Amino acid sequence: MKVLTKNTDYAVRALLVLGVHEGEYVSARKISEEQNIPYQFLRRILQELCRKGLVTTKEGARGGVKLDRDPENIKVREVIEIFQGKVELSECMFRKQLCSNRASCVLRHEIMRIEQIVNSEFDRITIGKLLNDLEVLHNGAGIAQDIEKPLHNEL
Amino acid sequence: MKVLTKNTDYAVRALLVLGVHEGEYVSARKISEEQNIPYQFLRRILQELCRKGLVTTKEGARGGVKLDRDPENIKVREVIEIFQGKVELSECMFRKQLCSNRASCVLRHEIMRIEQIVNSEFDRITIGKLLNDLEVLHNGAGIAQDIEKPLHNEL
DNA sequence: GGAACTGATACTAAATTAGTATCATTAAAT
DNA sequence: ATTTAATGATACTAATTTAGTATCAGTTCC
Repeated sequence: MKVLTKNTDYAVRALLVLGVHEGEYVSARKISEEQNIPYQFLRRILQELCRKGLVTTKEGARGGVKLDRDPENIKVREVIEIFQGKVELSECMFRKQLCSNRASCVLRHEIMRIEQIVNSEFDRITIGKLLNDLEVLHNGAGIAQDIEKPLHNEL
Repeated sequence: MKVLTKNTDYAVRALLVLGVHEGEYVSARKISEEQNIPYQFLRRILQELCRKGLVTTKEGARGGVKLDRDPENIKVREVIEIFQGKVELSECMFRKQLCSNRASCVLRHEIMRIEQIVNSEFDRITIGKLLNDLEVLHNGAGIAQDIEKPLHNEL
């Protein structure tokens, strides 16, 4: 059972690249090469992120894609919902009649509980938080910060 | 995003029916009708549950399927894994090279954390627990238990 | 004008999911 | 012994989702 699709995976990774280069326009080509994401596939993902207002784009040479929101404010849950819809462990119980039988009912009750846990966890993970994790990875957790590296130029 | 498939849903519901009639053989036909599960689909599910040792079967007239384990000991997680494989929120990171890039790495770290939460939750839900929930539904939670009903004859 | 971009959209292939169908075998009831 | 009610095994189909490819038009910078 695989829950997160490539769409979501690639989208988050693209957003991380954009977060590292915050304020600059980065081309789909560059992100594609850096992250090994199929170019045309990534293009469509970025267009969708643009329509949803997470990023802005600039056409033409030297154009590209730029973050349009505070990374701290972009929840992974939102990205998942853009590409995969709401996280529902079981089928949407509201489209069908509620509790058509007791067996489904008790099962669904438990499942919805887990669903809420998952959703609140995906709410807690933001692009900003992941960027921070990346920095810790770079610097080594808890290690003195005086190592000079051009931190924000690569993932 | 839908996580639990019909296979799993039907399997759990079938196990609940068997739990209610513990000790007896119940035919696929009966379960199918009671739970509105497509007959042939259910047949295949029950055969799989038999192969995995959760139930035993008896061929011929008056035959059917019977629980072969203590309901308290059948975790929903086990059922999920039979029909959908292990719960993995992202692609199996062990088949591919580990942390091929840092962006996937930090994301996967978080995802695996959530994965563990989900797994432990699905471990906590057993068929026995669900059967208990069913009884509470029947009796009304917290209500005096002196209402006489043939509790174990229907879901 | 040409190179480097995005916008929009159509197309394909593979995998998964849900469901159907068939035939053989077993066992109880009559 | 025959009929009936059940499982065993397995093949097939259809719809949907997922992943990826391809094309052409328009925009901007040099």
